[in-house]
Amino acid sequence: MGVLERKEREKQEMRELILQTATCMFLEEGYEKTSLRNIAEKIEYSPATIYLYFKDKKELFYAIHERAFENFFVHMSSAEKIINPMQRLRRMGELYIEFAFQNPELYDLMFIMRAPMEAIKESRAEWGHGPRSFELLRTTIINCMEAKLMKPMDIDVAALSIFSFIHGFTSMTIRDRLIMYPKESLRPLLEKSLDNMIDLMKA
Amino acid sequence: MGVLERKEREKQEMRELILQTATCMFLEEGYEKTSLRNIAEKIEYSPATIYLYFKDKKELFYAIHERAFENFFVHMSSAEKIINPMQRLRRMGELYIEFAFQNPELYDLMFIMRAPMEAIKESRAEWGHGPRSFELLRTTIINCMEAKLMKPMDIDVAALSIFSFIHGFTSMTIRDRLIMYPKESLRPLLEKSLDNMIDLMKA
DNA sequence: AATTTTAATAAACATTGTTCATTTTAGCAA
DNA sequence: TTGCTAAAATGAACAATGTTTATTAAAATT
Repeated sequence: MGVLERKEREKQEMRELILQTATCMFLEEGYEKTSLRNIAEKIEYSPATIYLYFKDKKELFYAIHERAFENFFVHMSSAEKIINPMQRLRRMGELYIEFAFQNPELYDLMFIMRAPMEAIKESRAEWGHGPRSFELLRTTIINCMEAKLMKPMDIDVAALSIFSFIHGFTSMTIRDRLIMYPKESLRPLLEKSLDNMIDLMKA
Repeated sequence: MGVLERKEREKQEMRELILQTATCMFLEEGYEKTSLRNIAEKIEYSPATIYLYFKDKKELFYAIHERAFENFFVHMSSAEKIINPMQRLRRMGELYIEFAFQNPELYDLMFIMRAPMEAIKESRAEWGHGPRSFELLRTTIINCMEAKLMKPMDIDVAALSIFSFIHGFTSMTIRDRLIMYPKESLRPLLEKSLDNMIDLMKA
């Protein structure tokens, strides 16, 4: 019964082709310009074919979102080997900033755009990826407190404060809301502010 | 020469009618559903007529954005009467949170959506409103430092830290990225986190 | 009353996401 | 090889979008 297996594999390969093509176009041209027609044209298939592999455009972009979060999680996990939780926290901030500034479009899709979250809502699925990465931060903060390296405070308050701060800065950079500062100064300013914030939280 | 004046006034009134109608529809139905055709239908004019008063859809929404910022600025300015700069800072945070949670769609347009900033870019104008409100925060922080109520640190770092933090939290709430927390818990959590952050910055 | 200037529109264009009836292709049995 | 079935792919259509342009209606001026 090798036929069914091959068919399944081919189905996956086709899905992958669509996904890769859509991702490329999204990174180069943005969400609006990545129309189903343009994707279909590039892979030399009819637009309707895409609907055999993805329910609609939102689900296609949820798939891209999902994959981006997997890479993000791996990226962030590389800090886990750092034993000192305070140093690990700082490193996680650095990794986060790195990811955001190197992949602004993906970051936008992951943390700002509506489309992928609406796809989740419509499919009644739950969003595992966001909370999973957030747990990395939360755990590190617990470790900091346990080691008495961080002032005692509510864990959710501490985690949300740091996360909100970095995301706020990053998203305003991506969405052009910090134009009162020169573009090149933003990342250094973010790093400096992160250092400052972590310092304030030190025991 | 009363004719020209009347014409000018009528022109303004028409502009205002479009603006008001668009604002209402935007608040009730969101950006996508507020199409130029739907606006035109509601005011009983042809879609093309709107183009006699606004260059395109982006400029129309920039006008809404602009007006929202004016209201926002007035709203925030009500804290200026508080003499103690640290108390004023806390009050400004409260006012900000109030505005964001009472007008999530307008907040989205002001601080998240791309359209209005692209309108500015295309018209080679500059964005006065964001920086103007930011100056309120910046000044208050300077006052805090001068009164030695706040730990000495770089002013831009301090201002951007607080602003980024509140915006990060708010925008993730609006764009459904904090679904690991119950919806009703988010605003209290934000207030608590803001208190905590300001406490950390106290001298 | 005739002319000029302004305002408004109808119709068209180029897109978009999405659906569905139809056709093509592939796999299998006689 | 020939027929049959099931799956895959498509062409054409639908409804909606933002936007432009040539044409018509209205108003103001002479």
